[in-house]
Amino acid sequence: MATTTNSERRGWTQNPDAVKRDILTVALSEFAANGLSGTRVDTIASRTRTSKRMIYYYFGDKLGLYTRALEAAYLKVREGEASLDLDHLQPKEALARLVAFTFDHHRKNPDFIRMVMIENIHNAEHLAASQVIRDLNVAAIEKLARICQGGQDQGVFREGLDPVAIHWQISAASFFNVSNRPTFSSIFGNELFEEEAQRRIRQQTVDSILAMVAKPEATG
Amino acid sequence: MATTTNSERRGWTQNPDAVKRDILTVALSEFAANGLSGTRVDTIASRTRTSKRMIYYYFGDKLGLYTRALEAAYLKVREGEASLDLDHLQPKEALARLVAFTFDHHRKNPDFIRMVMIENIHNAEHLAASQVIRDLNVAAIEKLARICQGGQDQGVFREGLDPVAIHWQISAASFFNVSNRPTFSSIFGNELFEEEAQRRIRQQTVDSILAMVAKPEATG
DNA sequence: CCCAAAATGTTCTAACCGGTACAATTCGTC
DNA sequence: GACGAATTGTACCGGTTAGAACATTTTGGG
Repeated sequence: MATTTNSERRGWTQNPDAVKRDILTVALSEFAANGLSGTRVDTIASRTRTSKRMIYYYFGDKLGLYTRALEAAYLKVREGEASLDLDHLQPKEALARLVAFTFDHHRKNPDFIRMVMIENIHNAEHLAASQVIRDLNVAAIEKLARICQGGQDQGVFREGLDPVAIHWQISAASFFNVSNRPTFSSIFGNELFEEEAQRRIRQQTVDSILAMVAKPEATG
Repeated sequence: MATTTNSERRGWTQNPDAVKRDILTVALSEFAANGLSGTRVDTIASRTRTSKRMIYYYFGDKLGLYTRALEAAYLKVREGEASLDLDHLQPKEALARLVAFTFDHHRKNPDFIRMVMIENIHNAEHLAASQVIRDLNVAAIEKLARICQGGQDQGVFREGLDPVAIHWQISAASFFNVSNRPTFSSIFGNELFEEEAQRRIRQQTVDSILAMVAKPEATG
């Protein structure tokens, strides 16, 4: 071994944050792809610039890493949602935009969808432990609640709307569209998931939600 | 039960069909509960009246058993659907019944839902291999297609309806309602999943579908 | 009654996999 | 520049798990 100047060293460079981020990124992708029990810690480690040792050093155990990856998925997706500003729009337009955005956003974040699917398989027991995630989702509902309130104040939405129920409807369509694509297209073909059909479905979803919140007598 | 002449025997009674059924029932419940990689063959065996040996004897390997369990889940659920007779009803009433039935039926078959979720996590690669399942689902669509055709013939449904797209809408609501209950209720509470709220959601789903297929000008 | 094939019991194993022990290096700080 | 704490490298282990080997019993047919 030659005398080391700079580039060739016997040691290494410490960089805790980068290491954590590296691990978390790989972990998210692996867990999303293979599920909790389907994922191998060794596989995560090998895709990392660091080693298995560091996974256990920073995240304790496999479950700890999974939980943090789940949080990371939520954080990333909610971050994207924050970019949507609806406050200057009229209620109907705001709601339409929100629905269309959610539909598209879910499509663009399949890893997030898969993590939620996996959590549901596990009865949401790890999500339940995360206060971070609860806060993020409550924030999402508040945006919807403001729109509903605005629409009711202006008399264009019917009374007694339940923001959570509306969120349920929006999520059902947007989520299912991504989560069940494999089985659905395997059985019925891929047509429904090509661009034009997806636009139609999205529009249909928007229309359904708008019809749901509209005042019974007001058609316009 | 087979006739047992002697209760104390050195040997045993052969019963291939019962053994297969026993294994398959337990396997379905285990796979639905724990996923493909989360399920232990030994656990299945222990819940069975037979042994691990027989699992491999009849089903080859873990994947073979899983695939058969998946088929069994589809068969069971489609069997339940067959009990629904809509041919004597008017199109709108028939469609309303079909939607409400699907909604309830999914709720009553969480194991089936979970198997489909698991399949989707695995990108439907095992389902793709099963011709049985494809046939079953195509049959389900035909029922819906008949209703659509009837409604169009009578002029109460609009033209150009796509039965697969309608099936998508029905499934999205009915499926999501079961599949995402854990995460959803963990975040927003359990209210939406109590009986009365569920009735409301079901009605809302029925109404949405009916509105979707209705002729634009015809309100009645 | 006998025999081959089907069905079942019992025992074992090789690979895998989450996690750890132990050692070495780096870094902040005094 | 030394020292303790934080970080990283390397090698290993013990339990688990899918599956196989080998032995035995049952069953149906001639």
